[in-house]
Amino acid sequence: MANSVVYPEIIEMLRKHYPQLAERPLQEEIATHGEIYRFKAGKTIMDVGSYVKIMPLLINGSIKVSRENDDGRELFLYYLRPGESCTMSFTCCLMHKKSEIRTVAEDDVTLIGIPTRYMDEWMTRYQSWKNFVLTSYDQRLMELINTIDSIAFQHMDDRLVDYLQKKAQAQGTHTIETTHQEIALDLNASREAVSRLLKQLERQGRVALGRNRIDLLVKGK
DNA sequence: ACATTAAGTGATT
DNA sequence: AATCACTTAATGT
Repeated sequence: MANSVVYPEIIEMLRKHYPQLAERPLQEEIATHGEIYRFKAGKTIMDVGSYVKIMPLLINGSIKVSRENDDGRELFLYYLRPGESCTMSFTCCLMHKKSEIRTVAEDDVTLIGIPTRYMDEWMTRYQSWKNFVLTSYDQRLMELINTIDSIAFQHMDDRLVDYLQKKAQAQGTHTIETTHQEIALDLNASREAVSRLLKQLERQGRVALGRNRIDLLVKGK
């Protein structure tokens, strides 16, 4: 690789988005072994069943993480934002397991890919790396627990609002461009249910609806 | 103008 | 809340 060229660029990215990885030698290792990847919006980064060979450090854009079960039904899990990494990849590559999840670029994405063989080596060598891995592991676990009980205990309308807010946040906008059908797929619900709930939200003045677009109007938590 | 795709609605289970 | 069977509305060709 033309690593001499991207080296300073990677160091700069790390400083900006991963200040907690402050150890200089670690930064240098990431810069020498890591590679910059770019994905266009909508591109599938990792699909179910594929082997994970790099661990991503997200720099720009957001990544949608979802789970797909055996009959091909999909369920949205969470968004990954810059400064975050995919926890599933830790375990997946450490254990050489196939990916259980699918990740898709929500918008244009830039990330640093780290070959998996360095991951556990760095765990013992660099304190800040270990912290980073454990911290993001913990964060993701919490996130998952939230998702689980939102499915178990929340009603569809709350899940919908939640979903819309996360999606808007992930894209840094109040206008979401998507169809009711896609939302339904993500939430594992029927299209009609989504349409009806959205209508309700519109009547409550919380969203404005258009073809292929939903505007979020309020924020109050 | 016509076909296609997204969204809205009521009835049924 | 899912599914069906339409209807209505927006968009593309």
